Amino acid sequence: MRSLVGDRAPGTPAPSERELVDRFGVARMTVRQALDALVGEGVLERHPGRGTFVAGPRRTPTGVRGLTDELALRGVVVETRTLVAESVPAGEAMAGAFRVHPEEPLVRWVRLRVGDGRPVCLSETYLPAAFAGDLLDHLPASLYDELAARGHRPTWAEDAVSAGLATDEEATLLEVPQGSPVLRLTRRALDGETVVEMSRSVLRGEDYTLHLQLRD
Amino acid sequence: MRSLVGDRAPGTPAPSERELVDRFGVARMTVRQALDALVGEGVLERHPGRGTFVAGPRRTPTGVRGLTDELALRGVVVETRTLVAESVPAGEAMAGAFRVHPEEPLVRWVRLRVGDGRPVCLSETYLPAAFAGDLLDHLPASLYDELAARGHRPTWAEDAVSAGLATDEEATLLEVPQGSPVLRLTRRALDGETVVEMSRSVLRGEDYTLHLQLRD
DNA sequence: CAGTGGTCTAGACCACAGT
DNA sequence: CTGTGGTCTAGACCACTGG
Repeated sequence: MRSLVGDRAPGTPAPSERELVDRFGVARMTVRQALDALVGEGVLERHPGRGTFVAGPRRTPTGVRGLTDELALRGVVVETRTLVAESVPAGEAMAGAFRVHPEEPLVRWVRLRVGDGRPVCLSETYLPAAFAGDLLDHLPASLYDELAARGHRPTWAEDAVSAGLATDEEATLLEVPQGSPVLRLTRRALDGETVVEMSRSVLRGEDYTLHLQLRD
Repeated sequence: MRSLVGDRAPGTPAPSERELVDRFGVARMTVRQALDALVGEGVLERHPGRGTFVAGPRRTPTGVRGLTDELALRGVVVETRTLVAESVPAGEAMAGAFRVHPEEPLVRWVRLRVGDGRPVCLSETYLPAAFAGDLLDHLPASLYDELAARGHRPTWAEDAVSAGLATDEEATLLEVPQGSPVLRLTRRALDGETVVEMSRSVLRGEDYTLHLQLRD
């Protein structure tokens, strides 16, 4: 069915509902349901009294992506330097966030992301050992891809963004002068009701820009 | 129809489809379409083989809101001090953004937002004079409410966020020490295909946190 | 005007939950 | 097993669009 609109130019009319009824020998309600799905996906647009047409490219709001994917989208090749990768007890704060016991182990992963040869982001990520324990054995290039592969792709994230000044350590790692402005980003990422990631990131403030698309 | 689920607790079962058929004397397809709409709105959840239930509160991604609304959501009372409100020629850059002639007039509105008595944000907003020209006569408390009232509620926005250091002028207006970290936010807001707002904002970086909810 | 999508009827069979 | 939602048929009338 999807083949009927495969890569056609936006505005191209789709076959009418009654024509599809004849062509496939099904009821019109069935055709409508199939078309409804495509309309829901933004593939088609209905125009009452005129017809159904191939929709233009849809604007999609910023989704839940890791920095690696985010930068890759902009054509930046990202290299990751792992500074720390260990298993640590959750502790009070993280235990609350992950809703586990404070003694429960978490994976802690401190990374420096380098884009096009320059340090861009310093991040500290916590993951539940329950499904990320063996991550320490072979660290993935993209955390979000790896989570997805394990059936825990984050579908929801809450970010808090503020500006600050680089500490001495941050300045050294990010290779910026002390006191340079940085973006501080803390994230809580969920898959359904389970928290799959908590992270704190520090980004070069003047060079890196966070791009957001918002709908409605 | 919506009355059937009016403010019931999440998890409460809705009447079965066949029961609604009897009660309203309509076909089941009709009932399903009505229920489909409510499911689409996130009011109901279907559970095949079990029934249809009142859905829990839905997580909604960050939408297109002005700073006034944004802060109001967090209980901060915002006062706006207008520094400049004038009509100016678009100029090259803005003409491109708004897709108008460089000589076309735009409304330029420079505001200082004060939340709970402290300056929070300095913003420079450009609007098409076509539907915002008379805005200069009586400036609204909430720009987005006013745009909505004029049938130009922004449904799409693209933000770029970065960190920087306050210039002398910014520091003075925001009442922070010179060289303080600030969040710089530039926004392009659209209603459909028409650009309704371009703005540049500077926010106190250490005190103000941008909160984002991302889906999928 | 003829053709379109929007909506509706009154049935039907299926896969799946819970008992 | 019964009841649920998921899907389907083969018609029907409406409001709207374009020529």
